Amino acid sequence: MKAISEIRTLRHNEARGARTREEILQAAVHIASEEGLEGLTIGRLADELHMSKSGLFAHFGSKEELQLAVVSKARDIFVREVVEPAYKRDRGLARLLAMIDEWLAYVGRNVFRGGCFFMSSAIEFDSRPGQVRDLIAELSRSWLDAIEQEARFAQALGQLDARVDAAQLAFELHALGHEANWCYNLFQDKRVFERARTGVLDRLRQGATPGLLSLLASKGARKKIPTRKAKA
Amino acid sequence: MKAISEIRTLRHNEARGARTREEILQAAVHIASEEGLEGLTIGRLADELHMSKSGLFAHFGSKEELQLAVVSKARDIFVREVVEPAYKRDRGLARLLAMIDEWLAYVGRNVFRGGCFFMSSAIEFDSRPGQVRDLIAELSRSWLDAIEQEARFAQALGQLDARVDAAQLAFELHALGHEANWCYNLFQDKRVFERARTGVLDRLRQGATPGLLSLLASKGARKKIPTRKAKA
DNA sequence: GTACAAAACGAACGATCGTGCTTAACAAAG
DNA sequence: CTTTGTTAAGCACGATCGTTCGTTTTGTAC
Repeated sequence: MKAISEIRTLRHNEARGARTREEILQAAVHIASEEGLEGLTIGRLADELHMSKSGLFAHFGSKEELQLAVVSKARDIFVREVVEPAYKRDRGLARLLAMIDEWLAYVGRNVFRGGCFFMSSAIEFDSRPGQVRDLIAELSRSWLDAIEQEARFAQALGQLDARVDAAQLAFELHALGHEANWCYNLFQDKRVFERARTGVLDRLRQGATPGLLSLLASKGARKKIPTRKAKA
Repeated sequence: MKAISEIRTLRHNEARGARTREEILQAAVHIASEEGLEGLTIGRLADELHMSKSGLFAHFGSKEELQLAVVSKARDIFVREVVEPAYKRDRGLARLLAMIDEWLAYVGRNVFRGGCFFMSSAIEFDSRPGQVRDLIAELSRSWLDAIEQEARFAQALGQLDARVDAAQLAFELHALGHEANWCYNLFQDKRVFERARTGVLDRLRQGATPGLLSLLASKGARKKIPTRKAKA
């Protein structure tokens, strides 16, 4: 079953370690999204996985390394659940809208038990200097930048008025996503996703060039630029 | 100096207790805004105030009671720093704008070391059932409601188009405030306040009735509806 | 000055934190 | 089979967590 190259590169049973490491991170990411990265405790994590503290600890060497690994794992999940689906769409306005739509959908289907991982952990670590904070800030920044870049691309394609401030637009779209996440998790009210989407379409409609306005028709937007449905 | 009624109601030295309780909460609120309400530790708090753990603990009886007291204290600060200044303005559009402006100013002058107390603590406790969560949710809701009510009042005054969805507007204004707080604390970039304010004026301008548009002129808004300046 | 209640303290509890160090179980290579 | 290197467990450490208890200090009222 194994490729020859795999046999050569895998020595002894280091594959087993990689597998349990993945299992640990899988559980850790969900605990961290509920209890926070600092509230994520090695003992609690070990219990949940029926492992010993020391055995689990050995995979990371320190709590900070564990936290960094958890943040990286969360990024992978975010990429898989939000970025990749959105990046299947054509560049420009369609992809820009899909990015926010997929983001909202990912919040709504509770990919992380405690809401969008990066919003929570950013707030938890924003006044806690260190590598963890730096990594979170970098990833958050790159998501915000990606939104802005896609807006610029839409401008280059002539789908969005060139006079629109792309950074300002990205800020506002990002704000709507964040607010939806915040309200949803605090009030358990799914209607906030409609609110956020209304705001998003409003912002885009404001800046869209005349020819593209039809893509953003208030009722039809979901049909004409269909969004990927969450798997139940 | 003391009123007679005060002498009768104060027995022994329970006034001293109230004073130290205030000092405790004053320090606690700032620690909590940085480290979180769960990261706020009784031992750490006692050290900071040069008190014994047990002496401090006796004021509250449990950590949860301490947390509830801290949240109440934070509400008092929020009311003093944001609500009261805004409520000095005339009702309607002026007060609505002032509410957001004062909110942004309070974030910008770091009233709490770790950013807006309620945004952080809401995220920390949103998946942690209990009285603390309930109190935070109630207070957060009432701020959001206050924004919405003021928008409705502006509509009743004819300052805001009656066709505007007040709840939607409140959601979007609230989103801009939250986003500014989030970005400012994560990236330490003061420009986000300009961004947020631009968005706010945009939203209001969209819904303002023709006669009121002059109040929201892009450059002059600060002059015509002056905002309270932060004390350096 | 004496009485007395509130406030603050010091020491200790069991639990849990992150982290080492020393083994046992295990899988692949010879 | 034995050898060898990796993975996980066992046990213990010092520190700190929230909490309890009995004692001492403090301030006011008589």
